[in-house]
Amino acid sequence: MYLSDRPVADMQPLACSHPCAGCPVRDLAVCNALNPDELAAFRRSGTDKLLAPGEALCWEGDAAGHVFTVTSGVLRMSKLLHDGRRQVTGFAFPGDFLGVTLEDEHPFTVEAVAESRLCRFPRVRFDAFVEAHPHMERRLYAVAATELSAARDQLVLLGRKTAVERLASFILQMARRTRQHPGDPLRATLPMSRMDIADYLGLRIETVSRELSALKRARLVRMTSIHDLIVHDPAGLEALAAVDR
Amino acid sequence: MYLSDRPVADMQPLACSHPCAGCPVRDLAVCNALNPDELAAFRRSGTDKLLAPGEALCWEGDAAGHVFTVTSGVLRMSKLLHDGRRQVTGFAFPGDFLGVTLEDEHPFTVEAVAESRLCRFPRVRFDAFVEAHPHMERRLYAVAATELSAARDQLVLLGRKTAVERLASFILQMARRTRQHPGDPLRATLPMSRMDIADYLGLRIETVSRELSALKRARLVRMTSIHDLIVHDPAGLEALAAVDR
DNA sequence: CGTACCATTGAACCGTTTCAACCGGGGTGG
DNA sequence: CCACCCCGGTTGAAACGGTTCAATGGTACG
Repeated sequence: MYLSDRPVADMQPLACSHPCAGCPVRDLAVCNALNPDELAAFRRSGTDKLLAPGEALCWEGDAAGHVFTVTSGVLRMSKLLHDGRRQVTGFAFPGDFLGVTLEDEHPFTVEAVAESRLCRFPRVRFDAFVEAHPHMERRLYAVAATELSAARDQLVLLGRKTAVERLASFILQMARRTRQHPGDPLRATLPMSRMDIADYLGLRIETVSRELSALKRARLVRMTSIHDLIVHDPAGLEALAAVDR
Repeated sequence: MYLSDRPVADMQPLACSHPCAGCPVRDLAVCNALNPDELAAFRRSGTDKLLAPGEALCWEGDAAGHVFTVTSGVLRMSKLLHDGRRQVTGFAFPGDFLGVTLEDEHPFTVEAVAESRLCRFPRVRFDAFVEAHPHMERRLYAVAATELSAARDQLVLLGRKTAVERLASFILQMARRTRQHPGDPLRATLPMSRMDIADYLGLRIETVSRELSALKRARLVRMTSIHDLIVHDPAGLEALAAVDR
């Protein structure tokens, strides 16, 4: 689910006193399906939630009493096998919605990668709200369909791509979510640890490190810091990423 | 998406002349969100589609002009990498809906594993119908959420499970979709080829064959034919499948 | 300035793949 | 009618990509 994939918002101006007036992701979030009055009513049922780095929002299997909208930061979603093997199923960025499930349990653990802020809604209130606003339902379906498409791409990555291909794909994916400055070379921010990347790509941390070094050695990318890099050769990286068809 | 996971239908009796009266999957399909009159109106916009084994319904990247409901048979969904590596993203069984996407291109190739029958609807008619029937929208969301949950389980399988674990998980998954006879031992039908299984599990055909032989040798399963097996030790297989948490 | 933690690098190992041979059932044609 | 072939599946042996184990490096923080 990339920023560029999201439908452009049909935003209407909000009065300054409106509780969502200052929301940094108002034009991205599920909420943008609502008009100002609906939004105000909805917002009243939500509360702010701040998470420190590493802090958990919820655990896989917990009662899913709330849904969330990310307003700032980065989070990771993950599932565990009984013996501790972990699969990171995705990362959530500002504007992303957490709560697409029919189950009454959280389908995965959600933890903050960096300090994060969320808008939290009781699920019962949220469901009632969706019930009352059909265009909200449509928006929710759109979120689910977009996530599904991303999940299927990840299936191809995990099932059929080699280590370099996985890493190249990941860097390009992160670049798409990183704010670019016109005229500047392509940049990617990887706010998560190597461990998180490894568990997302179905690799070990050592392999991520090694293949990243290989990309550096091949002058395809250059690290500017541990969490930031420049893509010197986007076309070359794209070729390595082994995109489909 | 398992049979047992699907919400139980709120079925209303249909007149014998109703076009959906004989539909074998009426209680499973997205259509079950509709009342008889709505259903009749909807059905009029759909046509039957019969596929021979191996025949393609659509190709990844094709214009997505239609949506489908499977009424009989089995199909496989798959995505290709440029060099021919294939990932099977799922199998579709009677009652399953094909068409959860926002893109105007088919997100994957769909081919018949065995002779299959589908109910085919022009996407524009379908969308208009959904627009006019909010409970249909909800049903569609439910389908997407269920598929998403299955896809995330498959991410764990592909990212973190070993070959035996993948095969054990797959057999149990197929057993859940196979009609069981009370009192009889657990059975699983694998209607697809070893190649399809391999491409679904992110393995090679030889590995599938070898690990299946290992399960036979360990007396966990017994093949009754190339496409059918008995699970002698469901608990043992479950343990091998390395389910989460 | 020391320590702790994450990341990187190196070397040996191992699970899955690759390559190759073989098996067996179903269909075809001599 | 049966020999042959074709094709999907199985089995074996060697190769390889990624993991595992171990040591080193680097940086943030007390």
